[in-house]
Amino acid sequence: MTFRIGDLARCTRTNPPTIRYYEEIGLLPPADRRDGGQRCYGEEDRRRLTFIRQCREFGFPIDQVRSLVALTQDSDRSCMEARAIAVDHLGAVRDKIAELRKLQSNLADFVRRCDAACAGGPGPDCTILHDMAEPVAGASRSPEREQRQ
Amino acid sequence: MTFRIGDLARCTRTNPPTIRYYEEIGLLPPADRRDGGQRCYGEEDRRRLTFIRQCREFGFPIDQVRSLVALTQDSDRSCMEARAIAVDHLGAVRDKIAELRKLQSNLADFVRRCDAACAGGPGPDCTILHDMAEPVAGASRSPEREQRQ
DNA sequence: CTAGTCCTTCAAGTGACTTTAAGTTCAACC
DNA sequence: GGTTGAACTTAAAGTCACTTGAAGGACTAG
Repeated sequence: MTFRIGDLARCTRTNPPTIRYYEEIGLLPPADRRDGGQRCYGEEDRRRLTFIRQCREFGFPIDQVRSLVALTQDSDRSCMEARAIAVDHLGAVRDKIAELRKLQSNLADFVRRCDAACAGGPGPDCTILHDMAEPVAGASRSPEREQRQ
Repeated sequence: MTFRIGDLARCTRTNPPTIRYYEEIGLLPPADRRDGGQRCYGEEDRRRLTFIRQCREFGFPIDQVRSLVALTQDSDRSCMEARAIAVDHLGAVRDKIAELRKLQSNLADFVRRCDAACAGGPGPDCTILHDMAEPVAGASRSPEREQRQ
């Protein structure tokens, strides 16, 4: 009928401390307690936490999850507002992917240059790490002045 | 000749507190001080911090940056070991990209379903948020415990 | 000398939890 | 009834890589 925090954790793929944390920050309502003081949960709690975990797997930050949870309480307004939050987040995800792709190619380039410089064995001629200590264009310490040692 | 923390911050695109933080955790050596106690830096510091920032922009965590900085001190071993660290990190970046792509398509799907359900205006029939509170396959609360990551 | 900017240290805050410590409750077995 | 041992309780601290804030000292231009 009702179940304990460990059961709820298992069926929502959460950990008990996370559930207590969600309660602490008000993402979950204060749980009912048994005689001994242990938390007990029901179907409604399971549904709510499942929803929250889905949102988190979507990468929504806690504050946006809070908004989304609030929207589930108000079915008239929910769909379009949830859509807006999702579209917003989708943009952020796309940006992050673009950023990581650039990073990926920079790293691959680094590895290629290592291969070219050292050709399969350690070589004291490798200057790649050295190059990385050179200043990047656009950073200077006094306005309109650029100096190189 | 020598410059102050704000100058160093500008020419490495860092903030002064970040530089002090790096010093505190030992990523930068203790800075020289002027008579009044203010930190002052030279070319070697600029080079080292530039290198560190490049590593950070590559997404290396501080601990790996520490290793990479150490490698720059030992040019015989540096290239292949740095390569190994980079290859390792490259794998992590690729994994992250794959994960985000899946997320992207899930979010796009959510938005599409919103559009299909509500057709341009708010509708009380929207059940998408509701669906997200349904349990996912593979999660149960009974003692059929399975491997957790 | 004064105003304003930069610097100093130390402490706390951020996000989203995880980990640890020390103690309590529960369910099962004998 | 007694004894395990797992699961629970709270509170506090740790994680990562910084950022922000408070309170005060140093430096520079006019």
